Amino acid sequence: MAITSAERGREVRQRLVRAATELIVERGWTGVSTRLVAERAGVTAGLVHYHFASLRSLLTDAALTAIREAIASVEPLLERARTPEEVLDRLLASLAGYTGGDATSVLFTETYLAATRDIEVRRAVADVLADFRRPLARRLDEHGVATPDATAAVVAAAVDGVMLHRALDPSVTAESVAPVLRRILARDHRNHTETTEAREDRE
Amino acid sequence: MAITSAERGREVRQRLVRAATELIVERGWTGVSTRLVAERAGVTAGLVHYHFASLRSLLTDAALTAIREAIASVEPLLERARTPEEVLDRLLASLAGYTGGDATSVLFTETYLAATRDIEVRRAVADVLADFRRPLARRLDEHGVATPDATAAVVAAAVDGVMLHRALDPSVTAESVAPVLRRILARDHRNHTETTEAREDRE
DNA sequence: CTAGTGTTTGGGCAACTGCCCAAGTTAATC
DNA sequence: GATTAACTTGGGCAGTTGCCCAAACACTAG
Repeated sequence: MAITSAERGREVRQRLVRAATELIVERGWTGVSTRLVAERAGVTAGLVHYHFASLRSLLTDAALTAIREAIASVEPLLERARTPEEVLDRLLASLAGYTGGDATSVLFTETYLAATRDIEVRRAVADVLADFRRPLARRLDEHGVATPDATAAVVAAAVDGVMLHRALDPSVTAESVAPVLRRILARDHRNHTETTEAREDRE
Repeated sequence: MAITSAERGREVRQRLVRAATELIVERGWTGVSTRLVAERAGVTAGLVHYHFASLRSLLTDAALTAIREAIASVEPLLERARTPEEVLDRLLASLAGYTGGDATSVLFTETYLAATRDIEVRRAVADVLADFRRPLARRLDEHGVATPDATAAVVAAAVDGVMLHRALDPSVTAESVAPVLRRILARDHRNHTETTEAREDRE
């Protein structure tokens, strides 16, 4: 009966990951220490190195888990959108909760920066980002948006940039930004390069 | 003759600031220590607290000095641009040297994140950012770009976002991004409602 | 019961942290 | 020369850092 030690161990591991995520946001990637994480998780400091090979691997695990979760929670919303505009609106709407100084925004940025200094993190983040952009680009292409790959890249970058700037200036809201970003999705009706020639989208 | 001690002191102070700037980029804001900065600057550790009240004030001073310099070096270029498109092109061109993983890009992002946790830094960065956006918005307004303030905010945010993403994906180049971001500058000939239908742009 | 497996504890090590300070240097002023 | 002010040194303090490990614990299988 009761819980096995293995189960309790798994739970402790989760608590460590969650605590690490919180602390990355609060103190910054390099400001997190093993003892801090252990205290937040309510366990003794020695346990950190039982469940994780190093502090670095704990932080990497925690950050990427959180990022994948955040993206996974947005993706189904995007799937249900019909037009690229709707995709963007939903993306920005889901961003409305992210004030820039919130946990998710800061975690993303912290992880991007960590990626600058850690090849392993960089590879993992690049993968996640590519997975996010791929379906977005496909959708843009289907609806005749010019240069869909570059546009998807800019949309992703702009959303992250807005997230960043909101921390410094709360007047940068989703409402004020949305109509501007929508212009990015302009169809091109003449030839411009080799892009798919966008009919329209009534459906 | 020779140099006075005051002059040498000023030079040491500068070396400390420069060393701090480099180390923020290399190790992250919270990863910089007094002894590290002193070693990089080629002085003894005790000197840090002679020239600066605290490590925090050294980092703040260093980061904001570097940011103001970076922006100041771009602004004259923008002044000479005639159309908003030209402004954007020049902005992106100057960004070409910033590969995302370069010193300037990382320093900007590190400082944004530090601003998240330090009110003093936040205030200073917000000021610098506002100073950058103000003339940009005015220029956009003069050329009939819709919602100039919001557009300037998005342009600034997007540029920073692109800078961030380039660190993870070098294929996000200024060339691929420029034509997409240009769409943001679409003129609006009617009153603004929803999607701009992009008349044309003969200028 | 014993053995075995997985988890947890608490203490320890050597290195590092921000900050301080008495004593020293140097050049300008009297 | 003596005094002054600015700058510099090197050592020290108390606290923190990542990581390690012997011992204790909990629970299962034989």
